[in-house]
Amino acid sequence: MAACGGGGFNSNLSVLIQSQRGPCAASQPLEAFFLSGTSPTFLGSRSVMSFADVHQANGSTRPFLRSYDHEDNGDDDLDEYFHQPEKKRRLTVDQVQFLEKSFEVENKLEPERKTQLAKDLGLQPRQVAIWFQNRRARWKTKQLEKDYEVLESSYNGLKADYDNLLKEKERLKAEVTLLTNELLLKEKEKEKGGSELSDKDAFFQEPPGKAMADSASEGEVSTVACKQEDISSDKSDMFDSESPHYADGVHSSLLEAGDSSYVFQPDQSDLSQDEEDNLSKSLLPPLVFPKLEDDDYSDPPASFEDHAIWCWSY
DNA sequence: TTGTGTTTTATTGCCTCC
DNA sequence: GGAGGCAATAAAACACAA
Repeated sequence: MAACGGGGFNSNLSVLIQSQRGPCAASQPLEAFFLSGTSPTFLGSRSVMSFADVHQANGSTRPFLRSYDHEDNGDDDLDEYFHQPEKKRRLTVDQVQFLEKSFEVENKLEPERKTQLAKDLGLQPRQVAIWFQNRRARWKTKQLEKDYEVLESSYNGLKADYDNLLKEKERLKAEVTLLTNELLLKEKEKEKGGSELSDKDAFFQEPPGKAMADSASEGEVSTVACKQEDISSDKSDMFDSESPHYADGVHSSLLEAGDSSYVFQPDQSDLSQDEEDNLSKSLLPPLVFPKLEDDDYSDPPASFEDHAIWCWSY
């Protein structure tokens, strides 16, 4: 098909022939030139020919005459219009509007509709088909841009959520460290104090397993919970329903989903083995922390898709 | 006016479907 | 195998700043 393609004047002449005799009907510019003298419709592109058709069909009304001022102001310009060398011409505003409306109805073109549109607009059916083809391509590009924007904003939202969770994690880590230190301090005081034990300290004096067993057997889990609250209430707002953390949809949804333990999971990688033992004996059993590895807090993936999957894995 | 970027029209080659 | 669709591309037409 290279013979009927290519650029420049010859190519346009070939197009001219094609419009009358089908694809690649003429390979010689001379033939086109010869044919151009046989019919007024060969003066100019297919659009020009169409304009001529419309002009003939509609008399002086010329509904689809292109609206450019310099082409619409007298016989001289009209003469020039018909006698200018072969050029690619744009469809008129009216023609484009008509095609746009048709495209809105259905962006695919059945043969009958193509023929009818071509007839209505005074264009070649092939021109109508090409216009729809190009229009579909433009629509697809626009659609891709829209899809990209939607995905981008969605990703940005998720990224913001992730950043908030990361901050929350750091805050909670610091809190756990603080509480652990407090606990160790009390243990040391208790060792020093010996017999001078307060009731509260007595709780920590007992073997953790026994304290828990006693509490559980007497239905006093709330005691443990209270202890936990005593410790945390003055240092943390993690159970405060009016806390800004709960205003965040992500946090509240996590808790509502019964996944609150995730939020309170201490990062045990920062603790010594002794500290871990202390925590597991005295605090962890009543709170039933799930065992999560530190790798569970790995950095988010770079791409939006991986990021979404990464978030869901929690 | 001119250079340059964008849009529109049209071609080409490949692919799929019937 | 022919028709039609699509992606890539060419080239004319157009818009616009300098």
